[in-house]
Amino acid sequence: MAPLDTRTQLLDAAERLFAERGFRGTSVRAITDLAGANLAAVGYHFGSKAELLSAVVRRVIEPITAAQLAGLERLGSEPTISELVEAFAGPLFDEMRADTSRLIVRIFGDPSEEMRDWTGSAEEQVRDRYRAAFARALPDLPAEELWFRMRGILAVAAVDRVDRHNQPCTPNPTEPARRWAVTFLAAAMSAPPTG
Amino acid sequence: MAPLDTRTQLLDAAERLFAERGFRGTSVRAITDLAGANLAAVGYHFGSKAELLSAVVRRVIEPITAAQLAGLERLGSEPTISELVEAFAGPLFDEMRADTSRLIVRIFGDPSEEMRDWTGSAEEQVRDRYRAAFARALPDLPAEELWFRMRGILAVAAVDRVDRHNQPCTPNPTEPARRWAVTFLAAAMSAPPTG
DNA sequence: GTCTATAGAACGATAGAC
DNA sequence: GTCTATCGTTCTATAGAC
Repeated sequence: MAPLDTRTQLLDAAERLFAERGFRGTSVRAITDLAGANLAAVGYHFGSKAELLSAVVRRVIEPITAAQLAGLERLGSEPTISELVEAFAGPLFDEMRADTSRLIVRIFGDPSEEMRDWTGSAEEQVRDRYRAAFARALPDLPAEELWFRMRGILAVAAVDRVDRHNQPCTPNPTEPARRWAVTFLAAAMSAPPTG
Repeated sequence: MAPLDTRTQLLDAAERLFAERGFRGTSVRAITDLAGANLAAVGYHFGSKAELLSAVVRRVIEPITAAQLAGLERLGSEPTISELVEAFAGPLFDEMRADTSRLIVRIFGDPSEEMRDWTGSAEEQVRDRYRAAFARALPDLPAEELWFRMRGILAVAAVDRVDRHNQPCTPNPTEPARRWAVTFLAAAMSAPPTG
């Protein structure tokens, strides 16, 4: 029962509060209180509130991109659309608690400096590799429309987990939403080009 | 060139700033400055900053739900999936500037009191009527999965308009995204049940 | 590493003159 | 309806003792 180190407690508290109340709606005091730490601890461990946010986002995104990359490498050389959707969207359900998806949606909708400061080059690379794989599987689809559709995958996976209940933190029960999403998105990706 | 009344100027300024910077990230001072009004004008015309937000959201949502309802009533008694998608998702493109969709995404992701205070019973009714119409067109789809898919429509329509460029306020050029969305979503809605 | 104390700035709201 | 002036609160960041 040894308590986690202060740094981790701060990350946990901040992840939860940033998701629930947003960055500007969360005070450093609320974070340190929930973490059982002192007000000055954020400054000591992270430098500023904004850098704490960056650390939180990186910690959330990292396992997702890692799982997406591993899933892509596990596929054969000519994967089906459904397999690609499963490998790309699945980790958004498996590696992210439902309450954390709120944080992702908030980042989506926020163009401000602090929310974009976590320099995610890793998930840009993953996205580009999936884009290339989808392009091979859908040779007739123009690049722009493909890009639209990939952003549709992210939108459905992120937003559809947010509202169901307002508070609970169930990690991953059987999660029918995950299977519904794959059905929904595989059909959507397989549609013929709009032309 | 008569200037609009202060109330409207405040609504315009608040709509833009709430979308760009969020509710908590926008000060009353920033709104009144942009509107060319006095700091006290928000209190006089709306009572408080939170009630100004409610008025902004109602003004954004109203034409969307009205167009969705009109579109539904224009359809025959046995519409196709594609027609239903067009009627439901189309107004999200036609009646909403791309920069305003940011505000919708922020509301999606924010469970706080102020962001839910605009008592939207009108768009709940519209949603329920579309849900019934989709249920008739998709008799084998369980109600829960149908609900998941309808939230998918909202997710794609709202999120997919946010990121393309960061700033511009182009109202509606030819907007290929609208047609891509209907293709994408009609295929997704038509998928057989996950079972 | 952890704490107290506080500086310094910004905020929402409102009273009251015009 | 519009304005000025200001109250009381809350915020982040940090200096400095332990």
